[in-house]
Amino acid sequence: MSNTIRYNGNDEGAEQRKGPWTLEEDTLLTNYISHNGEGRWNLLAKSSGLKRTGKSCRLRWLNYLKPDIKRGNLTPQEQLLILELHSKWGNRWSKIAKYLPGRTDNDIKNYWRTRVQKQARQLNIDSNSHKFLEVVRSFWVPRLIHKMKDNSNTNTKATPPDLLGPVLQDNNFSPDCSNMDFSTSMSVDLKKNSQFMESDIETTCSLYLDGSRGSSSQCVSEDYSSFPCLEEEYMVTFMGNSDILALQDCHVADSTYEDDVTQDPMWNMDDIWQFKEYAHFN
DNA sequence: AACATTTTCAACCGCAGGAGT
DNA sequence: GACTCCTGCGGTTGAAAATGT
Repeated sequence: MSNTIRYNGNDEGAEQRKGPWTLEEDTLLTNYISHNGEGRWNLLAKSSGLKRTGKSCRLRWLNYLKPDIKRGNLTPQEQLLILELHSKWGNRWSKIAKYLPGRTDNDIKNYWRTRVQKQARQLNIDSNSHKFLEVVRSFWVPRLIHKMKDNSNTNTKATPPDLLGPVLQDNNFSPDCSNMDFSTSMSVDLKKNSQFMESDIETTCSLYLDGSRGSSSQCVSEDYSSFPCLEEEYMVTFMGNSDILALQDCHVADSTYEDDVTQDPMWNMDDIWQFKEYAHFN
């Protein structure tokens, strides 16, 4: 990515800057938007004095400068949401981003490419395949739920639980998560905080934060079929920003994640070995 | 410490669709 | 309907940072 100034033939012969934005450009753009509002990007580009295209200004604002942009690693909750929504909608990044306040479509796209697809490559599975979805819902989702549980417990307990231990040591383990117990007080809080808006049924996003034994744990609703492992009674439905914010209120301190959980690779080599075994027999 | 390799993520590009003429 | 312009989306790139040897 060079910081050179290159001629852009689309813009009346004016020299257009490309590459990384400078502090001065950021200030100029922020000041302009604070006085004139966002939108009409081509006009903005011309009137603000920036030697950038309207598209470039829009991207810089929406992906970086906008005040409510969240920085730092994605929390386990956000990762769960991405996995769930991607299983429903595929690479509809902007649509997915609407359910993660403060995260941009670029953030989510980058997460998917650098983390999720990397894991798929390591497993030799196509990240868009049914098999990968199966692996995600059988291993990754429970693991994230454990991490959420773990983090909710670290406030009171010093000893972290063995993340995959209960799963891998269970001789009766089956690929769905119906034999795992993920009940947490967090799920109750989330359930309490969640709301359901029927008007937005098409974009319903559900997360399952609690599991229990028995056949009744299979979620029967077609709309919630992506991760059919957890009991409907405890299903948490996130609808719109208020619910996502409610979810975020349930976090333990973010600094805990930053220092600990999200820095870890999602799967270590032992896990990958287990997943490969699983993939082999399915 | 020096170099090589890998990962991250900001920014670019092309395309599609909508609005206006 | 045809054309232009603008906006937004998803795919891709590559410099910088992080990590490994």
